[in-house]
Amino acid sequence: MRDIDPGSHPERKRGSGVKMVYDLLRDEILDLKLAPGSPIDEVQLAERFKMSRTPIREALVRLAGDGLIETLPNRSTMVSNIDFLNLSTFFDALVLMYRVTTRLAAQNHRPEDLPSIRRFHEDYSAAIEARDTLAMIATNAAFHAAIAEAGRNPYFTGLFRRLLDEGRRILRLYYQSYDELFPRQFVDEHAEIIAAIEARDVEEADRLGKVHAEQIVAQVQKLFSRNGKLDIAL
Amino acid sequence: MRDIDPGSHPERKRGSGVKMVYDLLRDEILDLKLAPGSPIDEVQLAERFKMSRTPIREALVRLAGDGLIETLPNRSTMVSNIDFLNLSTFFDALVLMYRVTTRLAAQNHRPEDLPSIRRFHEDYSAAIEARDTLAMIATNAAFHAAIAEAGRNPYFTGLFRRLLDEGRRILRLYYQSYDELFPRQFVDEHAEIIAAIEARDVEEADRLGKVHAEQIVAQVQKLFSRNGKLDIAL
DNA sequence: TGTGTTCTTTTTGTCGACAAGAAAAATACA
DNA sequence: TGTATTTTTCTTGTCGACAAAAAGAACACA
Repeated sequence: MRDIDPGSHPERKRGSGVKMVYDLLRDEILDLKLAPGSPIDEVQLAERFKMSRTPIREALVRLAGDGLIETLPNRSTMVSNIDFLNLSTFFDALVLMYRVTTRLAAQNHRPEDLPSIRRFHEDYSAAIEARDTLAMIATNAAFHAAIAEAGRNPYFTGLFRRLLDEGRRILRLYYQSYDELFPRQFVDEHAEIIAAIEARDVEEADRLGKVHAEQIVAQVQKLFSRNGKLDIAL
Repeated sequence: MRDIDPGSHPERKRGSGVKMVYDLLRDEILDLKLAPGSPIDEVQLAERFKMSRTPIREALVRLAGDGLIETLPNRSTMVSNIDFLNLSTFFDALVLMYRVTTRLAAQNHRPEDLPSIRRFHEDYSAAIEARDTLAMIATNAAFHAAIAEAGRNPYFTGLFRRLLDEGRRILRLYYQSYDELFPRQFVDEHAEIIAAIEARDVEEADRLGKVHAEQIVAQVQKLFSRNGKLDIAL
């Protein structure tokens, strides 16, 4: 026989709390719902999620490991700033990882990888139709992350995910002022990339990845030059 | 006026505990003093370091973020295994990062970067003279990490450090059975690399980085084929 | 008014204790 | 003896409370 205690309301499984807090804060940071530099209060989060500070703290430690928040010892913890001064290093890494992951996907993908890649491709297309900026950014990142997974090199995938994350924040920043920036052209390029991967045309995949990446970088840099004030704004 | 409580013995500054545990465990894992797959007990560590489980736990979360340990929910946590089946993905990433970081160092280094690079170069040379295996592995990694720093791309540096860490474990494994493996030749190659960086010869640095990396990979792979049993041994 | 010092407040870091889960041990039963 | 079930044990995940740092407020004094 088993006694049931109706008094206590855990309401959630033991260990799911950390992941929930981590995922939610992560999304809020990447969607700029939490502005770079804004403070993070443990007690406040504990109240919000109705749990003690311990699991909150663990989620924060993990976010710090991802570089999404920064902790000053004994003092406040805050959302990491976007480093506008070193954007070129970010672009360098991004372009290389676009190339490498697309190339490896053409080389190493398995048939079962393609459906999920295609699905994100369609999601991205739908987001553009719907003019849903946040969805566009997120599905674009998911599309390329799926390609990277098909490449089956966890080291590259790890770095690439991190770069795509940072890219989400940067793109979100510019989309606030400019609309219709991701042209439909990107949808076609995505289709070309899928075709090259499926055909296992490694060199073509590499080339397309490079072109695609450089086009995105050029877009963002163009916006940069249009209103150079932005790097001071945040 | 201030009362002094002679009873409590903190014996260490507030917040230094986590870093100490993290650094120590990290070194023990990378030097294979903690074997891959061996269990990690929080309570045991708490006793060993004379602190509560909370800071121990934080250090473990960070190590898990680095991929050095793995945690099964509600169950044990253990030192990450070395993935011998996917060594080729590791080598792919390692070679590319050797190339990229050396190339960027030739491009972006500042005069003040060279002294520390040279120092690690000498340390490495001294470690070979002294036949100190652990020191050879560690200083070699430090040498290339310093070059990567001079390249000034934190994204590449981050991935490269992770790869060099993993490399420390793999090399340590082979050095247990084979001596005099890192030939003196590597010292000369390091010197060539330094020269190319200092001359800002980007293409040459790239080429040397690639050759150097592929030589190391070939060495390890040769050992692999000699005694193919090792991948089952651990 | 300006400056240096002491108190107060706020937030983090650490602790000991307890409860939930899962494996291991013990037990019941055929 | 072999298998299913209960009990025990052991480890982790979570909690509430307290202590240490650092910032800010209040105060003294020139």
